[in-house]
Amino acid sequence: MSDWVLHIDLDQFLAAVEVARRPELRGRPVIVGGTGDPAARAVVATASYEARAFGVDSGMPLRLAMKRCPDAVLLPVDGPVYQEVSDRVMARLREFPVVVEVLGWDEAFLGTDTGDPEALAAEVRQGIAEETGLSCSVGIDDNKLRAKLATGFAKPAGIFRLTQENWWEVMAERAPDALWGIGRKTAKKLIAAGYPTVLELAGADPDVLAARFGPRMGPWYRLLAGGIGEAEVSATPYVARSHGRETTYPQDLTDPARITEEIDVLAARVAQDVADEGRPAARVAVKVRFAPFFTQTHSMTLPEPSSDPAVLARAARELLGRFPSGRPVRLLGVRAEFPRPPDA
DNA sequence: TCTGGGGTCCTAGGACCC
DNA sequence: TCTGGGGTCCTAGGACCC
Repeated sequence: MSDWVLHIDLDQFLAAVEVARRPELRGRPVIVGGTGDPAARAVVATASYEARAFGVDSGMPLRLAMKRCPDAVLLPVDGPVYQEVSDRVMARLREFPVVVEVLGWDEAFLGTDTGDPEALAAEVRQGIAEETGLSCSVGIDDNKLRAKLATGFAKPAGIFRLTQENWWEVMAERAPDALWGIGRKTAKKLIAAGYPTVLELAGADPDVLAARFGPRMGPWYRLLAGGIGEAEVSATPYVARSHGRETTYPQDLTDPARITEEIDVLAARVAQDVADEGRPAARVAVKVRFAPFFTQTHSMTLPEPSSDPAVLARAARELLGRFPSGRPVRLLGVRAEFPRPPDA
């Protein structure tokens, strides 16, 4: 177990990568999302700070974002480029005396035994800047929850320590969705249940929470509110539990033959992902989002795990047949799940 | 707010078995 | 079969995260 956990988060990552390769964009509002078509059914992946000043933020529909900030430069998501930059960042992090746990393109936890975490954080910021020209923020604590939350207070381009010492001072009066793992829906329910703040949630009766929010989630919310979280930073390579592909169509699909065709396309892509994974799939799931925005899924366990594209395609088609027909389809998805590993 | 795509984990109900 | 108690698997849906 490390003495300290550092959480590293690259500032406005996608937008920053785009600005780095097109310096003339510096200082301008930049929005990265979708295919770059402002009219498409897509959302903002990352907005630069200049665009955020107009009220644009991640997850916002592109059309609304462009309405709020008509002068923004809109760029398509270029995954392979971000992955390559991310790989360089993570490789640079591994040169420090730390354990690196990658969380996504633009985030990582570092476990370290340093005596001066702020000094290490500053070195990390400098190392990433030298390697990639990118800015990051760093959160510090002895567990992952508080380190992750600390980064939010460090942004942009800063360092913040959120520990047992200042937890209540910083967090006590905030709404429950200030916590990592509680979103808007749950926060609303918690507030309605009489826990409007982190402080009050921390003092809740775990049995009452379990009865209302489930045997695991309920008590866990209380722990979150107390700032209690996992402290182990692990470099163990990630093993996928599933692979899926889904597409939202520019126009709703109504022709049944076309829908079947698209399911075949998705199933073939998933089959390729399964083949690349080198492990057979145990379950197949199909997702259909009907217009205007109503989602259903059907899934089945295969008679035996399989990597055979024909088996996966047949399962996907069979599952498709379980959905009601005749309604316009906005999205189709196919997912393959790998067998659960036996309990350790 | 006309709302992506890639994932993870939890919950609850029913089937099935002893 | 006016019928219990557990355990496990399957399935659908929901919430959350990046």
